Order: sequence, then C-alpha cells, then structure tokens
Amino acid sequence: MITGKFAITTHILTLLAKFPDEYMASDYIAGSLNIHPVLVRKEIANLKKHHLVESKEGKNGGTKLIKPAAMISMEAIFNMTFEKMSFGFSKNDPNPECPVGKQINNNLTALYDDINIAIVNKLKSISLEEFSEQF
Amino acid sequence: MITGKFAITTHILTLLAKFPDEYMASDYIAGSLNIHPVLVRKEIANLKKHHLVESKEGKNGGTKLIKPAAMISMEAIFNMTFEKMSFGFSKNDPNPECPVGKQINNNLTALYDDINIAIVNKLKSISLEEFSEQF
DNA sequence: AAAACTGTAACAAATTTTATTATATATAGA
DNA sequence: TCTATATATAATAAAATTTGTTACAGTTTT
Repeated sequence: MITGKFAITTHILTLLAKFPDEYMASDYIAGSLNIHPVLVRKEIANLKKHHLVESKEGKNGGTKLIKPAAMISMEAIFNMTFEKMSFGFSKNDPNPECPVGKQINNNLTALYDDINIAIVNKLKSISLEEFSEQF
Repeated sequence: MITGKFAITTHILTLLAKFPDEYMASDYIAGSLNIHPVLVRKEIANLKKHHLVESKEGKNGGTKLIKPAAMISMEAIFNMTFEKMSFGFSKNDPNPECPVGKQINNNLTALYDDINIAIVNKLKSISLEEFSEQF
C-alpha cells in the first residue's frame, strides 16, 4: 500500500472541490502537496478510473471534478485508496502445524473485517463538501 | 510503524493465553510465527513494558501472561502496537502558503481521531480470551 | 561448569515507497 | 503551423522502512 495515498487523494479532491469550474494542472496541485507531479498524476489516474474526475490534455489543461463534492463521500475515497483497512499481518506464513499458526490469519481477517464496517459507517456520513468546507 | 506488529503481538498473546501456566520460550513462539526469535523478543519487550507478561531468564525460562486473558482487551493490544491508527499523511510538508496545504494535516488528523474512536469502541468489546477461544 | 534461555545493540538484507527521467501525445494560441 | 504547456505512463533510481541476522552479555537450572 502507498502510505500517503488516502491523504494525497483527499488533498487533491479538496483542491478540486474548492475550484469546481477550473481545470487544475497537476503541477499546481503538486506545489500544494509539495510532492512530485508524476505522483499526483498517478493518483489522478486512479480518480479517473473511479469516475470522479476528468482531465484535459494540452495547454490550459488539467483536471476537474465531474460530480458535485456533496455527492462524494469520504467512504468513496477510502475504498479507492485502500484495498481494505488492516492492522497488518506477519510477513511470513505462520506454521501450519500449529493450531494457532494455522488459523491466525483467518481470525485476524475476520476481526479486520468487523473493524472495516465500523470505519466505513463513520466515513459514509462525511461528504467531500463537508470536509472541504473546513478550509 | 512495524506493519506486522499488531498481528505478531496478537499471535504471541494467543499462544500465551492457550497455555497460561507455562513459561513459553521465544524460540517456540518464533516457530509458530515463522519469524526470527529476536523479533519475538522485541515484541515481548513491549508487552512487558505494558505489564501484560513476565519473562524468566535462563534454562526453562520463557514468557507468560500475568493477567487473565479475559481481562485483556483487543483495545489494549491495539493501543500497544499503534501510536494511533491513521490512513497516513503525505510524506512532505504541504505548502503553507496554500489554504488547503496549510490545514490539510490538521483536518486529516481530526478525521483520523474520529475513526479511532469508532475502532476503539469495537475493540473494547473483544477480549483476548474470546479471540483465543476461536482456535 | 554446561546447557538453555532472555535482552539488546549493531548491522545487513529485503521490501516498499517516493522521486526522477524519458518519451509520447494533445491542445491553445500566436 | 509552430511553440509552449499540458497530460499519460513506463522505466528506473533513490530513499526510507521493515525484517532478519549476528554477536555477545547476562541468568537460571541441572
């Protein structure tokens, strides 16, 4: 997982929500984030895949939202930037001869699934519009 | 953050909960996890710092729980292995001249704090005993 | 005293994340 | 039509983080 993915995507969308009528250049966005423009474009590619933004190439080009910020929930951003939230797994496969080793990953997954439900319930209730109005 | 920390610590505690009367050696635990014993000892050092286990050095030594698994909540494990849950921040400091850049990290932090409350509420309700009974 | 442990620090290897470079393509406007 | 300014994306390099290993000192049992 790219650790900054949620934060970067949220930052991009907040900027776009602030200027919904402009095509905003990735260089400008990168300047606000202070990261490389290519990383911004990679996240924009993901946003496009999820039909939240469109881009225009060429001079005066850039990216803008294609749906109102009020219709975009933080849950959508979450789902777009994490496969799924997790507290992680140990890197190696645990010992299948051990009753605990054999099942630990299944049981952790079940726990993480429960936690995802709690997270998503919270995020559902917040729109990008609300989030960006804080700025 | 060590990505496998929660999983490793939970695995260790589950083993200890299964054999509450034995001192269990880090080599044995490492065999179940299939990781290096030194990593196990590092996590055990953390568990000791939080007064959940004690170790005995020397021959026949090892580690065991010092409180009943029913009295240890998954929340305690969570708090011990994460400073705090977060969906991450962009690596570089955002541009302070930009209204969004200036505030994004504060606003993300506030959002993450809300989510932590939801997570912790869920984890509070699950004890290590319940978790380890699944095995 | 020897064997079987824990406790740590220091270092190395592997993996993941982030940054950069390079190249192709599109569009606006002089 | 030419030039400047954009996007798009792949390939590679650099940096950071995580995991693994080694080494060695200390403890306890037999």
